[in-house]
Amino acid sequence: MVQDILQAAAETFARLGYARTTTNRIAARAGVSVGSLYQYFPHKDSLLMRLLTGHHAEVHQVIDRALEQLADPGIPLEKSLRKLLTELTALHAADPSLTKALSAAVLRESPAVDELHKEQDVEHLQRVSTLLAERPDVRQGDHRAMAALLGQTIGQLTRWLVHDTPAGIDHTTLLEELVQLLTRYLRK
Amino acid sequence: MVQDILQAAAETFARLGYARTTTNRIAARAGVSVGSLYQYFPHKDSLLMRLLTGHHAEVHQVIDRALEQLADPGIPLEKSLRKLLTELTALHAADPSLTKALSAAVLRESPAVDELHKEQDVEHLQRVSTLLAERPDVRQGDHRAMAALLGQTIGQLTRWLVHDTPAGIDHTTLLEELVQLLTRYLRK
Amino acid sequence: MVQDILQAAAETFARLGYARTTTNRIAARAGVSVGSLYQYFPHKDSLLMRLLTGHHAEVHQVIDRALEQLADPGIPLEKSLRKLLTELTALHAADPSLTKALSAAVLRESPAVDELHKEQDVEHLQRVSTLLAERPDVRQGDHRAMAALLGQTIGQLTRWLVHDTPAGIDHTTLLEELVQLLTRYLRK
Amino acid sequence: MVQDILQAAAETFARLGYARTTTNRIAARAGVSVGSLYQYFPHKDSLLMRLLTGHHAEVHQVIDRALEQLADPGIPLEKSLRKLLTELTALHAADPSLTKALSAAVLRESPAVDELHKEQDVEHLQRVSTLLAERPDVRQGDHRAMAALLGQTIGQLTRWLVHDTPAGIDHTTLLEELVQLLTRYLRK
DNA sequence: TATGAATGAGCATTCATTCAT
DNA sequence: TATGAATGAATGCTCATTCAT
Repeated sequence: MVQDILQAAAETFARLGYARTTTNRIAARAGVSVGSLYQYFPHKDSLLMRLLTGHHAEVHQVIDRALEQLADPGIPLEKSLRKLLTELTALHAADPSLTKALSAAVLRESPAVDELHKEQDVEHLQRVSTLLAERPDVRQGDHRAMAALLGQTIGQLTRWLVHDTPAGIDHTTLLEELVQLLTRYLRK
Repeated sequence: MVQDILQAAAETFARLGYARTTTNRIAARAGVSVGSLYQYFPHKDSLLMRLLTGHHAEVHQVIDRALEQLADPGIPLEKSLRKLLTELTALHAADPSLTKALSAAVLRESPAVDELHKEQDVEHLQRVSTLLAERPDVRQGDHRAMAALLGQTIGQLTRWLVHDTPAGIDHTTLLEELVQLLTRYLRK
Repeated sequence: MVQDILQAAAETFARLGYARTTTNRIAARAGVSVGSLYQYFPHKDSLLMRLLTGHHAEVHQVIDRALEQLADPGIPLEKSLRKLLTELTALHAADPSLTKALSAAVLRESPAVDELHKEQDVEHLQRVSTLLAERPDVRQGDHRAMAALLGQTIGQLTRWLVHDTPAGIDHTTLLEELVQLLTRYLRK
Repeated sequence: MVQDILQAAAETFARLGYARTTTNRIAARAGVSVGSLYQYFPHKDSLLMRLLTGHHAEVHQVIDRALEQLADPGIPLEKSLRKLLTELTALHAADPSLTKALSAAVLRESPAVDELHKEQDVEHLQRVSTLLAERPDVRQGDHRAMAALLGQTIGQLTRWLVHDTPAGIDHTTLLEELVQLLTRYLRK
């Protein structure tokens, strides 16, 4: 039942945005009563947080694997980045309503969700920063800044790629361009 | 008074998001009565639209100037991009609550504002695309895709730069990194 | 200016009803500012009352003339009644929006207007009652009750005749039927 | 609960008129919360419509029975009319606030309720018209006009009889006078 | 454990009325 | 005297949340 509710929540948040989504509507779509929804989720907000937590876990798994690969200087930068981006967009595309629901637009409507990111992001920043410093084919510079920019670019443009691509532009082309953007940015 | 109201609206939207902002609160912060607010703005929505329209005009002015410069092959790509990004971030920084209020997060909560962008963006895409094709120092490729990616990157990362920069990273450094990201992406 | 305002008020009350009519709208239609309206009329209500008072004066003039005629046993009952009804409907038809505005529907929405009628009606009741008793061609009975019923019938059906006549029924015929209704009711 | 709400609505509409009645007040008087009111009635308007529909059904039952009796020439006109009027006033008197709430004054304030009447009335008009034509003791004439006048008189004066009877006049006397009014109008 | 009727604080919006100019 | 911008109390309606069954 928890899964049904979460799925219904994701779909409805994605379609209507957080504010216009009512808990009654979510419950109805999930085929349960509001009462049951509140048995498992204390707030409307908690639905979003649970969705987010789950998604984060998946994303971080993908990223962690990518970071391992990036740590190996034998594997070309471009190849690792392409793999990361491919897996990330695949993840988003797998459950579009979920990722749409978790888009910045929806998230920022809900209070206190913002913080969740920060911690993990700070840790990541450090790891990526060191990693860049250690790769011989990555150019010199303020690696913390580079890591931060890298992270943002990947996060934001990946979402854009899956959800808001302008009409008439090929998806694969765009993905490849994104690979180029990042590779050219990092390499010497 | 209209200006007071708009300023109050921007600040409140920025702080609480569209949904949690009430028209009464805006009026109170502006030091006027709700009635007065409704004398000048027919809907809560219209406040956002007015804010958006004004901001859009400024942004487009900056962009148009940048595009002119980019059309001149005598001026180095890097220099033009740096100027564009500097001006754009300056614009955002000039009235932070305004730009925060107009962040995607806030905008997407309000119906029917989304569309406003689309038209102009399509036109821009075409212009930038041609421009890239004509610059000798820009590499070959699907210029439409490149233009689209370029636009998104500038838009999203500029906002991030001004509003969500992680603690401990120098602003100017980050701006320069962004210049590098774009220049390296475009040039041969 | 007072006349313009009253005319505008009558038209608007007639069209929208009392509740949906705003003082601003009345002022606009009269081509003056709300401020001016409030210079001459202390309340929204007072517009209705002034309209009512004026109309009442006219109605009572007609009725008083009719009562004089009715007091003369030489003039046939039917003739007097026909004259009264003709003049009354003419009065209503002369300024339809005025009488529509003063229809029970509109009046009862406004507080404290109801009372105005009562006094005069009580006086009338007495006069008509005596009059009926003195006419030889009027049948015996509780003349007060008859007078009351007579007054109501005339008042309500006259308004109906002018404003809500069902489609496909001739006006003149209906007026004549009303004459019959009353004549047959009163005469021996 | 629906019944409590309807009763409270009737009483409040009757006392204050439609416009000055608030849904919160109705809910309070019914001893429920506004939310509950809106669970069963989508609009303020729907309360009036539900009240009206129910009342209409009762009235039409009474009228239909009366029309059956009127169709039988063996039963004296006067007797049938007296029965109809007695039952009709009894109906109104049974729940005075209901009928007061449904008086023209209240109804016309609410949009879109007016139309409900019209249809049925047109049908009735036809039935009564034929009926009058077929009764040997009814005088000749434009029977459609007579039926229309008859209907109006009964409707309006019945309401008046129950709700606005002037002080000092006996109810029963007035009812009997009304019977006379109608009988004398119709018969040869 | 599941239900869904009931709750009521809260919101966008209107409009009679005032008052500085 | 005329204006109309400003006021703010009041209204219809929504929706997150509770709790008796």
